[in-house]
Amino acid sequence: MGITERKQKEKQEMRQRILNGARKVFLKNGYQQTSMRNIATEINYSAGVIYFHFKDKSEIFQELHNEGFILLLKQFRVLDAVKDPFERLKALGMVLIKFAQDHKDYYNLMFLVEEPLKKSEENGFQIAEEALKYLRNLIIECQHTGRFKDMDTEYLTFMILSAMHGICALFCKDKTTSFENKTNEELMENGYACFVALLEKG
Amino acid sequence: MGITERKQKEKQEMRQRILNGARKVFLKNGYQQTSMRNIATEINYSAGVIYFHFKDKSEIFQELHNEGFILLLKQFRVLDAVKDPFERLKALGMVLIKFAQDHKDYYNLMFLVEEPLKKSEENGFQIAEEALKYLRNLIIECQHTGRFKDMDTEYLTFMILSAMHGICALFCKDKTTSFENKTNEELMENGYACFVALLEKG
DNA sequence: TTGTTTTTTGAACGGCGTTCAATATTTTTG
DNA sequence: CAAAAATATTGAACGCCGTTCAAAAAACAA
Repeated sequence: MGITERKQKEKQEMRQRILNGARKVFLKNGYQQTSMRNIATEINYSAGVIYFHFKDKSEIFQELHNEGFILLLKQFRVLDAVKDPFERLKALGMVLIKFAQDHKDYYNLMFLVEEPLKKSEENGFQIAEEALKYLRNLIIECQHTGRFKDMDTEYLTFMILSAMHGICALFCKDKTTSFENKTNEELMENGYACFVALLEKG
Repeated sequence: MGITERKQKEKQEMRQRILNGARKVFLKNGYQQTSMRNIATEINYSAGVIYFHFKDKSEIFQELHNEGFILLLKQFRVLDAVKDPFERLKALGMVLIKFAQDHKDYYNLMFLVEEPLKKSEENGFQIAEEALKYLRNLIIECQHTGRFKDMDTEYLTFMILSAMHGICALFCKDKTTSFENKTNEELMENGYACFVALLEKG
């Protein structure tokens, strides 16, 4: 039955159309300043129709949150080319920082919006989980080569994530203005280099 | 002229009354979910009157942001009792973490709300600046004792702040659920201990 | 008391997320 | 083909929001 098949494809296309509009407006104006009416206007539909394709604004958020993690994971996997795990770990931090710089609003959506993101919404949550798993496995690999030998993996992972995230979070919420004779890029990259230097001694 | 004096005091009292209501609702429901009408209801006034005493919602935010930093700074200054600067630095991280745990919503207000907080609003901004200065001076002191000798103070400060902030930010936005066989306290405190261990080797 | 100033109210404006009856469109059936 | 059923879209409405402002109330000055 090719008809229901096409029907589903069309529905999927509409979903995508809404998502495209939403992404555009979300990433330009941020999550809170984007209204359903804005999104609808962007794609030349009435606001109501969105609710035929999505439960609510938060479901759209979930999808974009999801997209963001897929994008991030893709950039992580580029690192598979780097053979030495510690080098890979160091590079991962830079990838995250670059990601925050290039996709500030994705980063906000993914890490800095207080949003239900119920674990029941298994889908998006598991992808986020996968990104974390990538980091954790990397750290375990490092430990197998003798680095951070005596440290608890879980706490170490949390700490390293925190350090990287802290850099990005300060940047994404514009809390870097007090270091003003440096550009954000200098601050983030050299600040991170500083952290890496610590890791190297550890 | 005692009359205008009392008048000013009364006006100040009303301002405080609004601030008290706002603090209560803000810290219970968070910044975004608090409406001017909520605040007004809390103190049994009409919503409009708030605009006689404050320019807008953001000005109330600024005041509370301010309060938060004063509270944090007070807790920082307790550390003056600790003589060794590196010990003081280590303790400062714990103070910040405890602050985030005990005053999660203040922490959100202070560090995780995307809000103008124009530098033109000198008042609140300078107090935030002062907290940062406290950290920076502490690090400089550490460097005088020979620690972190060869590192750039500015980047080092940013890095240390980022690491501490990252821990708190993940906690305050409920992004710790993926480390779930640990409590938030365990995670934050042992994660931080992990970071301190690194600092000690550096 | 009367007039003036300060404070408070409550209605209103435009915008928000969301719902839903009515409508338009597409698909299925006879 | 036409009619019926299913699907997709609209636009008005609801009850919120931050904010403004004319009018009312309260406090003060004369």
